[in-house]
Amino acid sequence: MSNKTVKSDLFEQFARIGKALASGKRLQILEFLAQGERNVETLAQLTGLSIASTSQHLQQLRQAGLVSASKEGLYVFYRLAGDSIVRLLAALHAVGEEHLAEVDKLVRLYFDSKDSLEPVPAKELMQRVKKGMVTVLDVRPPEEYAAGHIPGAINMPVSEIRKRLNEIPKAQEIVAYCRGPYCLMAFEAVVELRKKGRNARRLEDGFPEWRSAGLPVEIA
Amino acid sequence: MSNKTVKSDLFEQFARIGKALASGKRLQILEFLAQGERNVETLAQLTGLSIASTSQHLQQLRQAGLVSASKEGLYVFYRLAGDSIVRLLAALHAVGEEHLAEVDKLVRLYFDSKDSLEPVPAKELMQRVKKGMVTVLDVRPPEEYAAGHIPGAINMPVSEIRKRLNEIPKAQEIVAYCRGPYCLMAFEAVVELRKKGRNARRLEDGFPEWRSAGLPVEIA
DNA sequence: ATAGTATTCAACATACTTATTGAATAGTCA
DNA sequence: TGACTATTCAATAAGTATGTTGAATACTAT
Repeated sequence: MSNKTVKSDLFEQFARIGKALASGKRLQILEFLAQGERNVETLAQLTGLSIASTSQHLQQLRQAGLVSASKEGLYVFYRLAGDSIVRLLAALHAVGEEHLAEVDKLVRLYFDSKDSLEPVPAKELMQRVKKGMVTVLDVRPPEEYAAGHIPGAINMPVSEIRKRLNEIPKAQEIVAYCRGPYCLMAFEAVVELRKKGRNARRLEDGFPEWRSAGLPVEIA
Repeated sequence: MSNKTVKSDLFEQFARIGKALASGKRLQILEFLAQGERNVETLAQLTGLSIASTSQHLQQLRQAGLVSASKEGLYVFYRLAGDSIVRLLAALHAVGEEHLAEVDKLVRLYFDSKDSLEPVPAKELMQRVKKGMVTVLDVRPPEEYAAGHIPGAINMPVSEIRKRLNEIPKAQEIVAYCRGPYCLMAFEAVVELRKKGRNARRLEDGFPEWRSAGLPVEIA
């Protein structure tokens, strides 16, 4: 095999991953899987696709090495295949927000009120946590919470907010955070909480940035 | 517009970037652009595509915000639209090498000899640089070299190796590096140099890792 | 075993992608 | 200005992706 052919093949293999990222529905699926593992039916409901269609998308994602699956009881649970996937998605978001004017417009529409675009800076949050003025919500999956989180934060993935709303004090402002400035989960949490009449904002950056800024971390 | 629709649209916008990454040819183009700016004809030759086809791919990449263009003299020069693109490509490579068995096989085929898979660790390079036992080659674009490089390294993008071979001492071993473990340019340089009968290897990691390990950096 | 169910497979229609060729454009340089 | 040329546009043919429906698997749990 000539070098040239091998090289093209190599790029074709990388393109398989690109192809997996080339559909809005699949990106939605990946975003939901970033919040925790899910079975096919749940994903179908969340994305509004038929079950068969969802299954096909999941096959593609699996062939591209982005998700892995395992059967537990009746259900096949899918999850992201590794941390590098999260990094890839973050890089995609970063590029999108930086370069696509459309994305910027949509983000503004989706998270429309002005203050959601004025997120809480880490320093401000730090001060208000000390004074007990704020409830901090960690909306990442439990495993990531367990590996380290902002002191006093309550772990509550977006999917659980509805049922566990009573665990959050009503009087105080809520600040939600997740993996970083390009992680959408904190945005969704804020939207959800506001629907319920709560006063919620999001942390400007996510936990990785908090940690690397040398701010205190609790490990549970 | 309902939130659900806006959200789907948002993912569709991100998917535009995914689509741009969904073709091996476009990834090749991006890889060449990572080495420096190029005009359409050059890219057509490098990828083996027709000029019109190359132009169309470039339009797609431009619409996805991955490349930008400017006219200089007779030619339109294309380049990557920002550093975030390099990070995205690196993330893609990382996922590929981690999860696609195919990629691993191809990498082994392409860089087939055993020692190219045993790259030089940073510490080893450091010691040998001090003793003057090795020629270090920085194969990144000149701008990145100017912003900081390994002390004593010669800047020589892959495309220039052929003409500038005489600048590299024949007796010594050569160690090439670029942006990181998933940057292909150093691999290509090694292949090129070996074709010419030189004794070449690549640095295990790239410059960002060298810098963040606190090793000495020269700024030109 | 057997009934039941989550998931996958198969087949189809529709809609997008890719690469090619040849024509159109726009801008340079003499 | 006017010839020249790099690039883009348009049209086409072949190939690939998507989402639907309904049938086939495979595995659970009584």
